[in-house]
Amino acid sequence: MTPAGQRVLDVASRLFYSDGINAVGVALVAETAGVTKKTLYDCFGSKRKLVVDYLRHRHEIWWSHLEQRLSGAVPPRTLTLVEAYLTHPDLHVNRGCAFLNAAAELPADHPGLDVIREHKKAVRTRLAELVAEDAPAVDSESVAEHIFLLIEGAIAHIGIDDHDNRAQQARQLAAALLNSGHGDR
Amino acid sequence: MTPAGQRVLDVASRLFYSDGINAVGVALVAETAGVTKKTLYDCFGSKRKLVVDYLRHRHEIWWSHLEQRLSGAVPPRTLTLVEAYLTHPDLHVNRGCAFLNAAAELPADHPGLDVIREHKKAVRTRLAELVAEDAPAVDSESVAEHIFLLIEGAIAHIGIDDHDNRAQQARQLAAALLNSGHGDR
DNA sequence: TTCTTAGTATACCGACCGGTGTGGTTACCA
DNA sequence: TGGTAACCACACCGGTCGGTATACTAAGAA
Repeated sequence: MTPAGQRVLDVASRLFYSDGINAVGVALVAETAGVTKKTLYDCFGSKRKLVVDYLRHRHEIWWSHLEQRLSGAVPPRTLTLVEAYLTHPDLHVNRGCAFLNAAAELPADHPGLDVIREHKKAVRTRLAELVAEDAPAVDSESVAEHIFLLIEGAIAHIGIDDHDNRAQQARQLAAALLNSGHGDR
Repeated sequence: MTPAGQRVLDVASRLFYSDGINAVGVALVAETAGVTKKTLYDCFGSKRKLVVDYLRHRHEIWWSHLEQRLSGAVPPRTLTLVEAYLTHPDLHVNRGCAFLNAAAELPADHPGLDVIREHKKAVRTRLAELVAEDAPAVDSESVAEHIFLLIEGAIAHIGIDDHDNRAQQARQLAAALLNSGHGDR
């Protein structure tokens, strides 16, 4: 990827997340990135593909951040994932989940929806692995799905509700689930 | 409200929910409702206000449906709310939560955001009342917040994930929480 | 030295955006 | 009978949408 293309992707990531995909035009993205529309279209071809690349880029950034935190974490690493999911250095914050937001405004045939589904599936899978590590005796699959609903509910309300302790609340509930010895089934 | 205005609001509710607010223009709403743009603007004044009325309308429809189901329900009525939240006759379905979706694409200064916050606050309050009814011995406030996260997580994934048993999963988890005798704190 | 790559600047395209204005047609109501 | 409210049809506004075309420049590689 060329330097101009990288700048476009960075700017698009920021603007699409903060203002919404449909509300941000390609002209604004190009201008903010200090690039002509011609260059933007030479690099990405269409806005749809730029959106797909935005979602992929966002996933890769967060995923590498997650694995980095996990590699130096002590058990229960499930809570490390919960923390990484709900707080991130200048990513994933103040406007909730970029993937849920995108899913809310993309048309049904948009290829970005596949990226969103893959992202959520990857999170669920990784979460299930970590729960199996931390609580092997219990029905870890059920607990993982329980925690997944908790963190999705929490992240969906970042930027909507006033009280921002929902992240910590989800973390505490997840911790209690890991220690409860059963899955609340 | 005049018949034409009612038709506009009904059509707008359907289109805004299914295709997204920013993706649906006023011309399409007017045309689908069999109404001229002039009439639409005589009734609502601006698209912003139409959006606000859409959200209010949606809240009122769902709320009256909820109270109707609650009035004829046997304990635990908490589960009645969970069911009403995640399944509704031709409302609230197949595209997740209209309020979360709207929050994802509205600009920060849009008056509709206040309607969204009030809706979610009302749900939380009503849920807390019902949990206090069903499980008075436990820390009902904490359990209510726990269940709230569960149903928000479940509704946020309607229309995204393939497996649609998430609603039933959230219901079962909520039932287990009510019976667990503690709040998993 | 020539050819390619990665850019720049700018103008343009048809279509659609939210919103307004004019004028005419019903129907009901005082 | 006159007025008013609730519509219709239609034309128009400035602005923005995603996307394209033309022409030019600087740098690096063959």
